[in-house]
Amino acid sequence: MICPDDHLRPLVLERLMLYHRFLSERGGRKALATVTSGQMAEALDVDPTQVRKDLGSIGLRGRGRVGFNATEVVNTIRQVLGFDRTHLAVLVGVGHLGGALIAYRGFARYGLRIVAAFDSDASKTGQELAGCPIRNTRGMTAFVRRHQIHLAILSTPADVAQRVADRLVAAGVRAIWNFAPTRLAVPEGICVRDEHISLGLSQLAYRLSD
Amino acid sequence: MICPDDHLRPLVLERLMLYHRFLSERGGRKALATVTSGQMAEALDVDPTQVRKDLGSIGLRGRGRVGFNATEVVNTIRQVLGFDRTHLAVLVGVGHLGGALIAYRGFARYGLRIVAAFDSDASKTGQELAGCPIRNTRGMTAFVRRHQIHLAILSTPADVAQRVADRLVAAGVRAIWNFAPTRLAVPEGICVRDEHISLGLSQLAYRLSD
DNA sequence: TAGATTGTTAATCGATTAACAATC
DNA sequence: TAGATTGTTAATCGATTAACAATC
Repeated sequence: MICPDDHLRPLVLERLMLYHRFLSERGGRKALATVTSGQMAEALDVDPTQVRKDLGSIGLRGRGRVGFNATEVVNTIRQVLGFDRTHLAVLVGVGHLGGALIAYRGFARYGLRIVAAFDSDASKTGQELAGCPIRNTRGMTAFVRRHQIHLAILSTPADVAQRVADRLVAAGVRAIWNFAPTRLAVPEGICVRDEHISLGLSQLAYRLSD
Repeated sequence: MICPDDHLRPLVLERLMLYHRFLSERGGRKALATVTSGQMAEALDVDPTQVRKDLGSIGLRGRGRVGFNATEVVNTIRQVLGFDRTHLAVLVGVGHLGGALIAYRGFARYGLRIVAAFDSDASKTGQELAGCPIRNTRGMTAFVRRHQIHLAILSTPADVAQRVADRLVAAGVRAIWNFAPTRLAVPEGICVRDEHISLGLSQLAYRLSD
């Protein structure tokens, strides 16, 4: 068993992802065999103690005066976060943002595979986008059930997001990646991650208005 | 002067934005003249005390047994966050995501106006996207300087993001909305907001892998 | 008035950082 | 060995929540 702790906190998970990215995508730099918490900390603007704690929480041990085995760190994080598995997903709402998410090739390395997209606009359905078929929303529930999809990406307008989420959950979806600018009410046990892009503007506009 | 506190923390700013959205976009619901901290708290899954503290921190006072004046709350948040001003911005990197950001009409209500987009791909430059001209990156620095642009949206590939950011800062940009999956090094005083969409996957994949 | 709601102070909780002996 | 780096415990910091008198 890889994961000694029962439950890793969201902030820890995000930092693990940053460590993973830093170690696996070191463009230009030499791919070193070992890496110290200090090196990771400086590159990612995190406290070195934090790095050691995070790695320790998933069972990784470093060596004094040497540091951590870089490939071991990458592989363990991959396993703990579940990137070594394939996560089948559907996407609902093929607007500009939905299309961008479908076309983005970077998700594949995390095991995410969008197998179908759904939209209520008949002029879009029947086509393909980056190899992903766009279907009519009518068939969504049946598709999700038949293929046992557990993850849905929601990029619909805000006013229909809740209704779509309800149908997805009823069809067996257990996690929703929500790009619609609204809060979703879901049953206990369903995982929702909000990606409310506009929130970023609060900081930027505030800082620019000084 | 509207803002009594010198400095509002990022988490407070995000919640203020949620309150603002809730009160200004209440689709279906009656637009009530007053709203209580309890109503906002329940709708947004925040503690009622938190709501009162946040509103109090920007000078808003409620009335016992009544609550807060809804339009006063909306207007004050708009002013404090700077949504009543126009923020001119450039966008760099017109890929799928960049295009989606240009086309998204929801930013206008926060005062954001993308006046030009830049890309190094000659097949894209010269065109328009949703009324926004796409120009060659060569002219970026001059454009930013000439129009005194203070905000830049970065949606380039990760490997060129730092170079682009350096040029933008040199040209006078003071805030960067970074959608490139990489950390940017910027001088003191420059505000960077990272919108690393992939980070959301850490939570979703982890939860699906139980 | 009675009682729902506020504003504020105190307590709790969790996350971050500092200190330092143990390790290689 | 000497000293850089680790793992862990303690201290600090900030954010959230609870308690409650004041208000309308």
